[in-house]
Amino acid sequence: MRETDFISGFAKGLSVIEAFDAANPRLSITDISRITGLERATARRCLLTLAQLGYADYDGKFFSLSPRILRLGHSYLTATPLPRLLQPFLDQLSEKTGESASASVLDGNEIVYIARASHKRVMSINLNPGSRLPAYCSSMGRVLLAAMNDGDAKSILESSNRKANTPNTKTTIAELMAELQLISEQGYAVIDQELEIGLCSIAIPVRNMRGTTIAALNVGAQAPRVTVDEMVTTYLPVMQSTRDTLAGLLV
Amino acid sequence: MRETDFISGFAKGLSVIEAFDAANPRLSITDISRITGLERATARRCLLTLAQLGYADYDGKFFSLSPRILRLGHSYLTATPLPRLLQPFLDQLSEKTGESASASVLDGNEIVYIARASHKRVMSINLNPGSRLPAYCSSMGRVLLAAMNDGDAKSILESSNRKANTPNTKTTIAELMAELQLISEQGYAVIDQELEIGLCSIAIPVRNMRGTTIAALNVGAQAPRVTVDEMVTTYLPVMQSTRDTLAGLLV
DNA sequence: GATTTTTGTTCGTATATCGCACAAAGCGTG
DNA sequence: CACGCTTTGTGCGATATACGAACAAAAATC
Repeated sequence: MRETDFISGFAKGLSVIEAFDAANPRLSITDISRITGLERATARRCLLTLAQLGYADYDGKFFSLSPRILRLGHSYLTATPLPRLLQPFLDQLSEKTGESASASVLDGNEIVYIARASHKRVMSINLNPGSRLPAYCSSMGRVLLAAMNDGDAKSILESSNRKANTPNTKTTIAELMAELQLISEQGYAVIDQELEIGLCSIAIPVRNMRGTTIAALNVGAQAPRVTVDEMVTTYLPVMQSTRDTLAGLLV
Repeated sequence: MRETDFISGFAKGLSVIEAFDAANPRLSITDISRITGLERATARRCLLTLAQLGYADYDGKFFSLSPRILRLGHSYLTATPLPRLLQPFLDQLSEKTGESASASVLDGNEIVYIARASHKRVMSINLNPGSRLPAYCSSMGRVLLAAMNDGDAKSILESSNRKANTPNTKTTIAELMAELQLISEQGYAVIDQELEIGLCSIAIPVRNMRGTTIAALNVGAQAPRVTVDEMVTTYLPVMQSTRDTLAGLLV
């Protein structure tokens, strides 16, 4: 690819969109400039462009994203066959287990939820397609990492901010690599309150016909109500049968 | 705003992202050029930029969006206080009514779901934050249109592709404007299988402290199981009480 | 209320992007 | 395998954009 095949104005604009988050819902031109590292003049031009296109609102002082931004993410969810294919299976799975069922893929060192059937809220945070969690401490993240070669998995773990969310959280590379090895052998991952106290989950890989892992699916449950052993004995078989039904549909 | 305050490269890039949808999950350079109306060379540069940034995958022939795209839409959901504020109330509402509860805002002639507590699937399509429905034939859309002045509402209706999804669907401007008037007077909107056979829903406006309607919230139910009258007598009071609890939290 | 600091806007210029035209590479078809 | 036909890649002049600094306008501080 040549130098001129990259539109830096586009890249800068995208970084401006990503500058908005929970901590910074309303941003001034200077704020954006600080966060993105763009010149104030450039940041302003990006923001005015977003506002003009209806992707952002501007009250003369602060910019905020408008719901039209959701079109962009939604393009992915509707354009990608996998989320739409998985959804009905997750609905079934959630029904059979009485718990929330989700599917996700990897993006960098995070997992991204691409489909979900939520049964009842068990987590403090609300999860939706598009939501992200660190891969190192989530059941689906571990399944997806375990499917990679050791070198790649290790470098993702190293690039992660491996903080101990709970006393249970595994944080060292050694612990995590051993865990990935185990997951790879047994074919599933179990998280026992490593992300949040009270939250357990179990995940398995979803493979296409060539055997490549293309996603993970999981079931989450409340810790005091369900033990890790119960998850393996009761949920795992249902999940595996769901996956087997799926398997034929995947390219 | 001056001419030079608009970055056309950015705008073009965004239109490229939106070119992907369910019918076109994988697109070549020429496809994109056709859909967006951009020059092939420009379309190519946009796509290569997306690929280079990790927002798209490229197999040498076709481009497809990558899950990283979801970051963009998610920026809105996490950065905007309203969705996060509404979510727990929708959870409660869904629990109390035993049905799915949602909140949405208007974007052009569509409503955009910004939060949702789904109970069990009643619709053929799966709804999530970011999902869109035409405003003219959805309960929340009608509530949001009824909150606008007549001229604006009318022009949105006129710009809509008002197709009859079912025999019940109101499609003429006259019918719809009369319906908006009624909704405005009674303070709620009821849809009886106008979007999909078997689907009923009821919606009310959510207003901020200045009295401006900033969103709509609704409860959906299955038609044979629940009648329109039952929705008004049983769900409406619960919804109104949810909204009243909310009201104090809205700026 | 003056001064300092911060923020927003404008402007000329260096530079990167655009769109066109052309070249190259696939892709079926006969 | 040569032939159109379609799609993709590239070079170049014209044009639009980004940069940095300077200027203007608010806030903030004293």
